[in-house]
Amino acid sequence: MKDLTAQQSKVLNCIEESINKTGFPPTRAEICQKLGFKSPNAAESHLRALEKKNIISIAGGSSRGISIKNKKSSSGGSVPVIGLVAAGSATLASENIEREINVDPSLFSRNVDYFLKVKGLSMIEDGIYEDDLVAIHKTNDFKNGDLAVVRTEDDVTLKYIFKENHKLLLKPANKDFDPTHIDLRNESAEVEGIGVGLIRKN
Amino acid sequence: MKDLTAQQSKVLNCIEESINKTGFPPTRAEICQKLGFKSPNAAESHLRALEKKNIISIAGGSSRGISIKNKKSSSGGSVPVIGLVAAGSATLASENIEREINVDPSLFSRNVDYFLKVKGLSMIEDGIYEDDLVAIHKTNDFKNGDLAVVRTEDDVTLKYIFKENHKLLLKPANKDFDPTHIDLRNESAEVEGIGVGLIRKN
DNA sequence: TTTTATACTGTATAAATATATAGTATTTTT
DNA sequence: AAAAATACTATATATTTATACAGTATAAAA
Repeated sequence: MKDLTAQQSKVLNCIEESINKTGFPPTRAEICQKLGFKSPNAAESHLRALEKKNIISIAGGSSRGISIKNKKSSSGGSVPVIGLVAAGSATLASENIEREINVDPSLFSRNVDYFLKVKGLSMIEDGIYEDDLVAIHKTNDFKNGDLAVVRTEDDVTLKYIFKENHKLLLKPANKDFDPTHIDLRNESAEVEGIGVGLIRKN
Repeated sequence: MKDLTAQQSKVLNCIEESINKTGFPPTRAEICQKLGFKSPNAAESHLRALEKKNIISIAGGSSRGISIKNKKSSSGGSVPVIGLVAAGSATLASENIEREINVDPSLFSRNVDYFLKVKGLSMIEDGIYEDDLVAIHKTNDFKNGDLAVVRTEDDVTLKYIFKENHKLLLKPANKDFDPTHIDLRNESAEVEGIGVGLIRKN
């Protein structure tokens, strides 16, 4: 994220203050008044700059249409949400982070390092649906039957994992999907973490 | 606090939804559009009624100047977990509170007033399992098909709700369970809130 | 029974507001 | 050295929006 200039920070603060104090965002004129500008365009251009830097979004054609993006509200640990996009990706690299959410650490049995946004229906029979956020505890240690985030040579998936000698079985919870068999002598596979919980938004 | 009428609840929900979704309150026209009113004064008078009941405050002379009062705002809201024990119980009465957990208010689309710990398997086909925590937004307003917490004369249940005239249908998501039909002319039933999300611990 | 509250439609308008355009000047980046 | 971003003033205006006024109708409270 690019840095904000001193003036842009002031404008952002002004927006936050307005929302906290009144419950709704300020108008251009109100920003000008608070910061001592004499032209509405002073506020306007700062807002556009903040929008360009992806700090706020501006709803066109509506009054007070300012909203602050990815506003994280203190307290509990902030945990990133990672979208399981397509093959080859999905790490904590910042470009994969969709947002950050605050969770009570005591919510889940183990420490949650990130949330994985589920794509596809491979786990649907066990109540894990598309767009659910699965809480992942980063570890390469697992027990047979654990729900695991596994990185193979060409993919990253969320499946039940079973290991026997040099054979790895990745089992979905959907009879329309076939299990994946991996022979560790020929192919590489790495457990990135195990699922310790789930959050769903309706 | 005085009770809200059905329409007033709808308007209040509409405001909450707008703030959660867009980041700012709705205009009169937007309320009308969402609730199907044809006159801006329909929204206006409901807003004035809500203001009179001290639920919201309206900033005179400013657009979108609606704010919801007593909102336990921002920072890690502590939300109680309620066990759906047996018949007749389940309210926010302290003896029912199992624990409190901190949740990011932005996590769910609507404000979460409490979590309901699920007992039984009646919603299992839609991925709601025993001991899951269903995030409940307190309201008596609902749409057909919403997941609702319904208090009947002798029970409190979590089911899909459908209303047609004086008939209420409470539909589970498990073919081993029968839907409940309630004739509101003979029996009483009250919607306590609707499910807006879910948390599961493995 | 009269008043008050609820629940709207319909019309109108002053005021609030976003937003474009035209400038000027400084700083930063390329 | 040129271009782009920053940081404004100043003016104008179409559109958004709150809000008042005039009705109709029903249900609840005094």
